[in-house]
Amino acid sequence: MTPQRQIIYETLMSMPGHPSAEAVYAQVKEQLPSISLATVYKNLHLFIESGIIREMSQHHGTLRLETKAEPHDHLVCRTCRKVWDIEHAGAKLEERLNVPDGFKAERYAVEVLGVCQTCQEHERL
Amino acid sequence: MTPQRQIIYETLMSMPGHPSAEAVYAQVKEQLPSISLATVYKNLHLFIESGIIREMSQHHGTLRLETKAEPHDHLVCRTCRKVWDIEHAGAKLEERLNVPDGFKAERYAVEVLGVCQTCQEHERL
DNA sequence: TTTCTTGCAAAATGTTTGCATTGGA
DNA sequence: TCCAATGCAAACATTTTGCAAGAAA
Repeated sequence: MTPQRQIIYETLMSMPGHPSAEAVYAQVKEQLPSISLATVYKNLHLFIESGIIREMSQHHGTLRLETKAEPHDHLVCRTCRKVWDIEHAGAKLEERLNVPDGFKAERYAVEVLGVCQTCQEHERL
Repeated sequence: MTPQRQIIYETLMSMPGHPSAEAVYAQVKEQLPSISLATVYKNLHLFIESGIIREMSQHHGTLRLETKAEPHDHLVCRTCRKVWDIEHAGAKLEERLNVPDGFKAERYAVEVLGVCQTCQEHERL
């Protein structure tokens, strides 16, 4: 546990919402002006691998398109990043949601994050 | 409607799952070897703007981190791309889901895609 | 010493832009 | 003719990598 790692961790955890790597870097730089962006990235990946934080978007890095028109839910494998469409849990779902006034909701989808069968088998090896 | 656009559209719609721009390009190139990647991107953006397809991930392009440990749902504005955490719709949600055998589900979150109040106000202008 | 981490710079990836050219309405 | 769309190449943004130097065990 280096001082850099410590500060990156504390800074990250103090940030509300869903910060980007660049945002963490900027914030850390205030305390540690000599920090490098590569170090921030390396540590963020460590934190993700260790499970103390997660990635909000499983597909940053590439544009992924959704061509299916009907509402449906998603199964996302956190290992291989593949996505499967599953039948929508249903319209009653929407009633349960705590959507605040002012937000114009248009689509709902449940994201189920986990590990697919293939990746589970590989993990065992 | 150019031949390129037509073929990009047809190819895209024939692709199962959640294709990337690169995948669409590769597929289109089989029919239209002279197609350029830029043309594919430009057309995909047109399709997205017109509403006939959607982006699966609102945050490709940047790593976004999730530091909150408790399960919660997300409000995502398709205009400004901001994300708000809302209280989780609840554990009963999980029972309703059509998760197939073999997939090891770990986390569930409802993504509510729409337009936030601020962006709605700007749209009106 | 040995190992792990840092910081820099270069490379890699994915996407966008500018612009000259082209092909239809 | 005219305008929008194409294809190329360069620019851009984000992330990753290789590596030499430094710090900790």
